[in-house]
Amino acid sequence: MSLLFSRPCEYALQAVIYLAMKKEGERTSIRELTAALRIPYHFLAKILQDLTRKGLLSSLKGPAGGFALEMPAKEITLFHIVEAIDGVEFTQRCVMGFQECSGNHPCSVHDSWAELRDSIYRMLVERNIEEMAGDMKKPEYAGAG
Amino acid sequence: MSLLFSRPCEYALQAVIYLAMKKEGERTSIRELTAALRIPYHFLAKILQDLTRKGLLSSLKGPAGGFALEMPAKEITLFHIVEAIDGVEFTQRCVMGFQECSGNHPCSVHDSWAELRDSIYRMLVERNIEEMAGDMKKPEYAGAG
DNA sequence: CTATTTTAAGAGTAAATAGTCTGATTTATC
DNA sequence: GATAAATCAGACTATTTACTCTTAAAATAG
Repeated sequence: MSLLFSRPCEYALQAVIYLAMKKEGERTSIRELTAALRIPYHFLAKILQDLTRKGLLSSLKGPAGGFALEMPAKEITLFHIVEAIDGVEFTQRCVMGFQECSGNHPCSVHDSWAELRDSIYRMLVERNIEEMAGDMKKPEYAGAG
Repeated sequence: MSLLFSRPCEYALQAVIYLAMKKEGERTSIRELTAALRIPYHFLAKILQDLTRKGLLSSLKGPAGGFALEMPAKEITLFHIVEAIDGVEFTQRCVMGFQECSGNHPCSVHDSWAELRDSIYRMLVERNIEEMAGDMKKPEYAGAG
C-alpha cells in the first residue's frame, strides 16, 4: 500500500528533490538517481520522461546528458509534482467513498476531512523544493542515500 | 484511485455505518446493503464475512438471517474498521516513500505529515458509529441511498 | 565517421487489487 | 421433512498498478 500518492508519484517527488540538491543546470543521469534512491531503473526512466513532457524537467541525450529542473527550484512545490503525476482527485473524493457525499449532502466526516484535505494541500505548497533540498543536504535529514 | 483507504475498506465503513442506523440487534441482509449502498453483491459478502471473523459483526444464516453489529454502536469507531480491513500501515510509512525516513532521520515533510497523520487518526476515533449513524438519518446527510 | 553514452518510445510481463461465480451449509417456516 | 432464504468458502476472472525489456534516436568525443 502506497498511502496518499501512487508509487510513480512518490518516486517523482524523491527524484525532483534529488535534482534540486544539485547545482542549478547540472544534469543527472537516471543511473545516478536510481542508485541513490534505490528505485527500479526503467521505471524511473518512464516517470522522468513523463515529468519532462509535463514541463517540469528538461532532458538531454548522450554522454554528459541527463535530467535537470526546467525552472528554478524555488518555483517548484511538491504540489506541482503530485498534480503532474497523480492529478488532484484526492481533493474531491469522499474519504469513505460515499457516492452521494457533497457539500450540501455530506457524510459524517465530510467537514473534518475537508479540513484535513486543506492541510495536506498546505503541506504540499507551503515550502518549495529549494528549501527542501537544503534540508536534505544536512546530515540529520534522510533521502539522498 | 481510492484515496487513503482501499475499496474494501471504504465499503466496510459504509456498511457498518448502515448497520448502526438499524435498531440494535436487527439483522440486515447483504441484498439490502448492496442495494442501498450500490456495492457489488459478492464483493460486499466477502468483506462482511471478514468483519465477522474479525469480531466486529455477527451473522446468521437462513431466512431472517443477515448481519448485525457484534457490539453496541457506541463502542465502535471508524478506526476499528480501518484497522480490521486495511491495517494501520498508514501510521508508519513516509508520505514521500523515502526508505530512510524516520524520527531521527526525517524527510523534509516528516513533521508536517506526522501532525496530519495524527489528525487523520483523530478523525477516525473522535466520534463513534452511533453518533455518525444518527447524522446519516437526518435528511441533510448522505449515504443511506 | 564511428564508438559510446545517454534518453525516448512502446510493447510486454508480473503482481496486486477488485470483483464474480458456483456450490455447500445453515436456519426458519410450512 | 421439504423448501426457501440467507451466509460461507474457495476458486476463478478482470482490471489496474507496478515494473521490465528491447530497440531506436540523439549527443558527445575521439
